[in-house]
Amino acid sequence: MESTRTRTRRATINDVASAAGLSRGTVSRVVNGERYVSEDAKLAVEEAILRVGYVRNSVARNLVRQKSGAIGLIIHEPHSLLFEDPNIGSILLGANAVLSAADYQLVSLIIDSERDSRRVADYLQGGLVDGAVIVSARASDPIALAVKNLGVPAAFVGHPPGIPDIPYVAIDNAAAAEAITARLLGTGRTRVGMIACALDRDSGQDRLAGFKAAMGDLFDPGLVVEYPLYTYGFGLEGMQELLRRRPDLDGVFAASDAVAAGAMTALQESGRQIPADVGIVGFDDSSWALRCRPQLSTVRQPADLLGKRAAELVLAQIRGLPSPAEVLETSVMWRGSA
Amino acid sequence: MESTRTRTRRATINDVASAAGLSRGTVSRVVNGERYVSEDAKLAVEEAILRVGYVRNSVARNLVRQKSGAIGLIIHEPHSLLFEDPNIGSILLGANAVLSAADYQLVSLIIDSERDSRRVADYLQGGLVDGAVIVSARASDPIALAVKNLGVPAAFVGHPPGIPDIPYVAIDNAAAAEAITARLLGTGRTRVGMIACALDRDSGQDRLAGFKAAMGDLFDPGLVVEYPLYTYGFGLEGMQELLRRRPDLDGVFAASDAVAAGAMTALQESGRQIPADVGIVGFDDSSWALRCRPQLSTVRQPADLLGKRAAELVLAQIRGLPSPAEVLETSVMWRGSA
DNA sequence: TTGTACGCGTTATCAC
DNA sequence: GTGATAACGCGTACAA
Repeated sequence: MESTRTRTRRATINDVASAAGLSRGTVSRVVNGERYVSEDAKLAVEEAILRVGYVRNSVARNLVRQKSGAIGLIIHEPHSLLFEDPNIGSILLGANAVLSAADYQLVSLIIDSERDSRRVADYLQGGLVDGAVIVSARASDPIALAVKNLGVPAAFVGHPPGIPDIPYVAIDNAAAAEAITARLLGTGRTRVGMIACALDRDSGQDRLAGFKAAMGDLFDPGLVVEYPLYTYGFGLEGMQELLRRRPDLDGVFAASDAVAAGAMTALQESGRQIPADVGIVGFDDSSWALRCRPQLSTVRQPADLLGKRAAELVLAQIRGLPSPAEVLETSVMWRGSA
Repeated sequence: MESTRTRTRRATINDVASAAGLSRGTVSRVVNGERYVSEDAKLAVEEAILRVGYVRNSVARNLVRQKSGAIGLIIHEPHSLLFEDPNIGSILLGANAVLSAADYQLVSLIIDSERDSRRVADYLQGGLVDGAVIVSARASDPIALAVKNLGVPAAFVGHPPGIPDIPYVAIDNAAAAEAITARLLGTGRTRVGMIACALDRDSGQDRLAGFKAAMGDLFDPGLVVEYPLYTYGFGLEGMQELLRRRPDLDGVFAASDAVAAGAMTALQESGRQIPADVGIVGFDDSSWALRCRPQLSTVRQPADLLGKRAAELVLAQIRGLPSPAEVLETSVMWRGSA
């Protein structure tokens, strides 16, 4: 019955050592693949490891090494990010790719409540990760401030307004919005509106600003409708509202592809032809763009690069290298919708 | 210059103790909110904590407590899961909600390469998590086996074929597919095909099986096209192929809503009316379903519940309770597409 | 090349 | 109520 008493205890290095008739030090060396171990010792240890079923305790290892080999990725506002943002998947995979290559483990943490927020902050502070990338922090995000005050190496995807001196990687939403609006105007439209979304985020603000800049004298505040989220539903609703205000509208800039898709549905249900009657452009070049009929003219943003560069920024800080903020290039994808 | 020498060292409990003129034990007690601490001591400790800037080292804490308070969620095949599966977001949030309520930290781990696979396995084995939920393991998944052999409390979302005695939570894909196909047949269709996908997964296999069962004598193997992924693109392609094979087709079961959306595009481009000429049904009741014109009749599956129950299954194991496999109910959402 | 001993920062169990 | 002290499992100088 004694054997059952110890059935749950995990084997430690000590167990391996005595099973192999060697010392802990030697076992540790072969486990970590270090030099200065005789072939005999190595074989004996490996055999003993198998025999006692040893697996390394990373917690103890991390404690003594004073590092975890993990990088946290914080998903804030998970509802809009997970359900409406077409980029999050690419960001995750991009970050994972560079971290994996550097032998770091990416761990994604969701903040979906105040409780989550505290727990995640503890997680980051507790030494469980060596750094963090924060996705989609909005203005004066409490987690953003926490991370900054804590001194954990971190980088933001997107530029959180109001938090100075924080490394980030972003695109120039304003410039991109201005570029595609200008292109739309270039097709001869004069009465163009915008379906603006997420004005509490830098992306939303900047896209609107870019639109204004491109419109110049043509800008009419009455032709801008505002919604909280980048969704298909708000695109549909926004377009209907715009048509109500200005039936002879001949162009529209939707703040995202999903929004544009909703707007196209509204346009088509109202009997209008795209792009003959009204031209429409979006933002993201997500999978929505190719599904529309006609296909959507939009702004392409390098989502996977956002993740990659953010991860690189964190690694740079860990290594004591400079980690300057970075603005990635976007490009206009011109297709049939305008 | 001495002050700069120590600038990076974190404050420990010892630092707090000496700053407060008390012992480590007392400091530990107030940090953990235990009883048997005098009001004076509590105040002194709290002041000292602020003064020296102490934050708890969770790694050391986890080592002595022999648990981490974290549950891993493994995202396998991240490309199809993050880009094509409408359910992953709900699963994540569902799992996070129940774990958060139980004061556990959900950490999501992506496996996107052989290297990732090994690193994640180490992560799970190393004591960094107390349990794991695995999403979308396919047949004889190496990670699935690893988890099982390792003895970490775990639960699967979806039923991995070929791995016995593993707790899982799933839906009955076959029964649901049979139900909605039967409903489609009930509208008087006789020449109905299927766009089947992901036959290397249990979901793909079972949906096809359910379709067959419902069709009975009407089943024609020539009216089933097969594709690797549940995507819009394959839906488009599959529908075109089906129409080529059988121009007078009057019904189709698409293996997912995204597939159905693609198929509807193909149908409409071919000049056919939905549902007059051909009726179509999908699977998932994802956001696709309401975006289609007409709206899609489909199978609703409780994605958030999948995440919740899986998390509960893991917690049950940690607490030594039974964790029986569970099959969740689905329902048919009947709308305008058939 | 191998073994020894100490330290990583906490918590838990004792006496006091 | 409080303060020593022994774990927790591992890495690593240092000695041998």
